Amino acid sequence: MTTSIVAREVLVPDRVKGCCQPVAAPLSDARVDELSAIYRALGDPTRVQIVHILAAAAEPVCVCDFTAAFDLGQPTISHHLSKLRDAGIVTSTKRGVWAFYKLNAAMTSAARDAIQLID
Amino acid sequence: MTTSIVAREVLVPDRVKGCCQPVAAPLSDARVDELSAIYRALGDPTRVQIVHILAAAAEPVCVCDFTAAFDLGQPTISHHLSKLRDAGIVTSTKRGVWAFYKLNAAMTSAARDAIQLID
DNA sequence: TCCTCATATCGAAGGCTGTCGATCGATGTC
DNA sequence: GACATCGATCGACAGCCTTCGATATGAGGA
Repeated sequence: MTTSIVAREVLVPDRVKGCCQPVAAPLSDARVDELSAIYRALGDPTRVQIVHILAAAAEPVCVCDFTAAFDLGQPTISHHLSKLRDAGIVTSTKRGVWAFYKLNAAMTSAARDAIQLID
Repeated sequence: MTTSIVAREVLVPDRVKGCCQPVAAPLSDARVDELSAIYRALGDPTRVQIVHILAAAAEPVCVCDFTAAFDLGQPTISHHLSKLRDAGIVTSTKRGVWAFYKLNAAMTSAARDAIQLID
């Protein structure tokens, strides 16, 4: 998962071979992992659609609405929701037998920016 | 790849079971596929780092700089670059023996927005 | 012409992902 | 207390993804 960049002196080889340029300092492993994890969580059509529905909803959405909206089995919907929850993009609460999901109000700013393309 | 949403009358079941809410109309399959493809292209730490380097570079970057910067084999770097190229995020040109990559000036606005989190 | 070097492509191995059917735990209803 | 329902979890399977070593391609130099 981490990126394992080699040491700085190799990174900027001072045009040793006539073609190479200095290159920007890499992002920190933590930042790169944070960003790629957010992108990966959104890299599935069903999850993009789920985020779209949640972004448009005034209130938390019941899981049963998702299972009705998609042509997928209930365990698959549950799987996608838990991926989004693991990525910190949504949160869930239980009311009686039902589980309701909404966008995480405490989302990282990176996640908030990332989902803003989804109208 | 496409999302296969069921018909609208199932999508808005009018609180049949006492828990369900109307839900936003789904995004079009084309839009969902476009967005999830962009996210998927960025859902890997190495590719995030590559985009970061390209975003910071004043000029196109030689492939040899990437193979020097990452602790990965040359075919693997080539693979990541071609994924970014397939997603329309980067373009490549050859000068002599070397290949140079830069951010695609004609990127879709969705792609441009998506990579803007990568400082 | 032959060799070297940079890059792309191929084929394979291993791990991760999306999907399903079956099951389980919890909650509400009769 | 028995039963039904919702949602999470488990186990399995197929497909994709990342990575590698080996090889092909193609340009420059001796």
